[in-house]
Amino acid sequence: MGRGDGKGRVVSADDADDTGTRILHVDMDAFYASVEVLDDPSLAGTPLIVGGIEGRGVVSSASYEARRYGVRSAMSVQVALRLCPNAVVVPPHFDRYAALSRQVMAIFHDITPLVEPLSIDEAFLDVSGARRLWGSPGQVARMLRARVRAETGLVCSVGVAATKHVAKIASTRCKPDGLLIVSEPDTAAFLAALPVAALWGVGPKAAEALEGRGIRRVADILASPRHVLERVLGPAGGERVWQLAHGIDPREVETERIEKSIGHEETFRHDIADAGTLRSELRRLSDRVAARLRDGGMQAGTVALKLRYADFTTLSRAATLPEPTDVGQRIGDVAIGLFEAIELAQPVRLIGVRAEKLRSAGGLLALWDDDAEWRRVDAALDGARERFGGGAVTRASILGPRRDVNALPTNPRLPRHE
DNA sequence: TCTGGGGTCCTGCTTCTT
DNA sequence: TCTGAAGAAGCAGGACCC
Repeated sequence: MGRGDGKGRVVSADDADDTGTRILHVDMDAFYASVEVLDDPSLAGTPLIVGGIEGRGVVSSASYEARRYGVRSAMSVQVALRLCPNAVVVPPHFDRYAALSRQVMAIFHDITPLVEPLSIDEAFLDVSGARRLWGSPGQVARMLRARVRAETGLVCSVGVAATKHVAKIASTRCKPDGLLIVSEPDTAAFLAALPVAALWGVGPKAAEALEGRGIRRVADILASPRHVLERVLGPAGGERVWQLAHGIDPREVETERIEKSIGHEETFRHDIADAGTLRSELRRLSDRVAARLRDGGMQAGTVALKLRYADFTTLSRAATLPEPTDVGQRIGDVAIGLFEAIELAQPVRLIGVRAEKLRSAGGLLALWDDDAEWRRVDAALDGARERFGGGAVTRASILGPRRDVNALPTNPRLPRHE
């Protein structure tokens, strides 16, 4: 498995056993901060914070020099500077990060087509088919780390395991600039020693609830009856945590991702009480959402409003549209209608608009009047029900946001209701 | 101490439909 | 036509992730 390096991280030896592994989780180290150093080498070695430089900004990324002072992502920049007064703060340059992200992802795709980007700076890779070309998963991981460093000047950490969940934990444990391989036979021992908060989906609240029942480590979960977990975390959360603690994670690396919502929100530099100003903001945000919908060839079935008061109380309101739309004026009308129905109790610090229940602009709805198209869809539907079993497969689950019924997904995501 | 912006998923409650 | 039950759908809020 791995051994401690004296700095709190765990890394694998060169001859580490990678039996039974096939998933890599690659995570760029302090990505935004590292890109800033790449572009301005004079920043190397200094405590660096990437984040909003004025007002209510938070830390998007911090160099490891800044982290030594307790600076963490999502912390307000003001607090971060109190912890580390000599830190250099730079505003984020998202276009630059996106460009380097594309470069890194291209390296991944050069190794395997089975790449699932999780965010701008991390991805899962399934390298089971790359063995003949590149070697075992451990060898692929070493080669990948070397290539990323040589071709971009950036450093990444890689977790190698039999499942996505364990690979993800492994990459976290070996940061920065590390490689940790958890072979299938070692997985149970690796998981058992971890704190419950290391499990995916266990955040501060869930961890506190579990610890309140004396469940502090994954080993404690293994010793707990499933109904106890379900009582603490709810049926879905309890089941998920039980499975993850037992090393069960059947999720495959998915190369195609279907967006479920598109939204924009804005926190104001100063809280706003004037309804007219807030309505103008809603118009502006709605136009941005609509533009993104049109770019993606999508329409919104539901419009949701988010509003946060000065004291951080957050409200949400949503309305289903009689007809889906990608028109900013229409989305804005609905958002403002939802806003007007709220009696403002305090000045507002944040307002946002989100388009939900997305569907293809030229897809599902355009087919309504076309019997021939529907017959093709229904033929595909019958086939899919045979392949996946049960009646939960629907026209919508087959079509999704796409029109091409011949391009049936091999593993359609089924909607919760229908 | 002060808490961004982009998302996903889950739960509990209410309303609608059959 | 009315009514109650059950399931589906809609909605609000919260936790979580990067």
